[in-house]
Amino acid sequence: MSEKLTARGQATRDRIVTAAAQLMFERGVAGTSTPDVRDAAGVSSSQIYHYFADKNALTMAVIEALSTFVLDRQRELLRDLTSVDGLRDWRDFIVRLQRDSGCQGGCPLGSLSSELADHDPIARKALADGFDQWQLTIRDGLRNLVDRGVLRPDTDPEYLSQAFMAALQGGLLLTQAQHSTVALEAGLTAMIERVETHRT
Amino acid sequence: MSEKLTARGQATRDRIVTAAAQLMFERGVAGTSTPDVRDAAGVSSSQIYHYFADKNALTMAVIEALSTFVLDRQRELLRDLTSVDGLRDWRDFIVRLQRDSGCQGGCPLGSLSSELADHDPIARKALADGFDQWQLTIRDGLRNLVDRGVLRPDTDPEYLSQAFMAALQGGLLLTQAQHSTVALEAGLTAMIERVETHRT
DNA sequence: GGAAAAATGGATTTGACAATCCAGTTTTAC
DNA sequence: GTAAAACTGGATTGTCAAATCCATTTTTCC
Repeated sequence: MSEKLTARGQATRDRIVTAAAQLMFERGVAGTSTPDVRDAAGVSSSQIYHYFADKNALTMAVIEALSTFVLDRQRELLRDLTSVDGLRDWRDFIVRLQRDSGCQGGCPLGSLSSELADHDPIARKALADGFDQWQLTIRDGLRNLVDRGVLRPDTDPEYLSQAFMAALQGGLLLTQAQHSTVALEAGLTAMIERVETHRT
Repeated sequence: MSEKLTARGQATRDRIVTAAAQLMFERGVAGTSTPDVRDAAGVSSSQIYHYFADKNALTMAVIEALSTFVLDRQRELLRDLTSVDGLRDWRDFIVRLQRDSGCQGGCPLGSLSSELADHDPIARKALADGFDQWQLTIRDGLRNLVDRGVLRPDTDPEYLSQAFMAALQGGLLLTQAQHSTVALEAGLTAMIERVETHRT
């Protein structure tokens, strides 16, 4: 973990994590073998075990990478939210992303969660942290709307953001299972309508 | 598939499916080996391959079994819905179920979906069918409320039931990841409040 | 009651996977 | 420039899983 890394070493490590993240997202952790990662990253077996203690450690690095990847793409849309229409833009962005990927994959964090949560406590914690950050981003977006007077002061951003997360994750899961964004759109739209009952 | 089954054969087959369903729900499909199933069901290796062509066929039987298991427990609560409070009872039932299981496991269909949807088209279809049935059950419950005059005629049960499914599945996923039913309760409660905007 | 079909037990084969080893090369830092 | 540390390549080992085989027992049904 704390050994020195040369520029080349860092690059190799990054290539491994990137390849592993891609594969684990597509096929799941169990469905991704270290030989798969080795080939995809263009490294040799020993490289993987030079940079990571075992497959578990690699998986944790992948969770880390996927968490920041997912959040970075949304923070801009949710920060500086100035109207309820901003929520609709965010919804449309997510729906488009799913359509563009052929309704496959679902949510990187969601997929790994249902695979790892029950039997890997450390991974579960890391994934829960990812979800927390996501929910806080939504909450702050809603708070923004309250501060700006778009929503009434009796609005509960904490509660509503939790509800948004549920609709979002479920929508993504169902998109993957049904090859259709109907449930995702319905879930997010209904939540937005729920928020609108607090409009000034 | 269509060979004759004696009473004993049927019982053995059932034992295999039940054991496999339990294990696959707990550890995922990839995390469940046929030796695991063999031991849990108390049969020999050849039995499994006597009743199922391969692990894939067994997995399909498990999906079937889990689908009916999940739906049977909810149909009573959603059929004969006479008030919005009935939806709250349904929500409380689901939340209690999750709490009783220590917030583990999530939804059997949801777990299998995120694992299988992307690389097993046949399993994906079977799981999508399970979700469809579930959604239709909710839709019919809402229709019931419209027919009884509890909800206004402009209510769209199809749309709202899709949204319910999203909140439900996401809530179950997050329960598993966060070891807390907060998001599940928030998602379902917000949806119920959304439905209440259609009250007469 | 006896032949055919169904069911069972367990050993066995084949392949893939996680992880290790060791020998060689490149980079760093003094 | 040279020694130590970092990095790389690929062969190798031990384990476990999916699936098959074959020999034996039990049930069915006429």
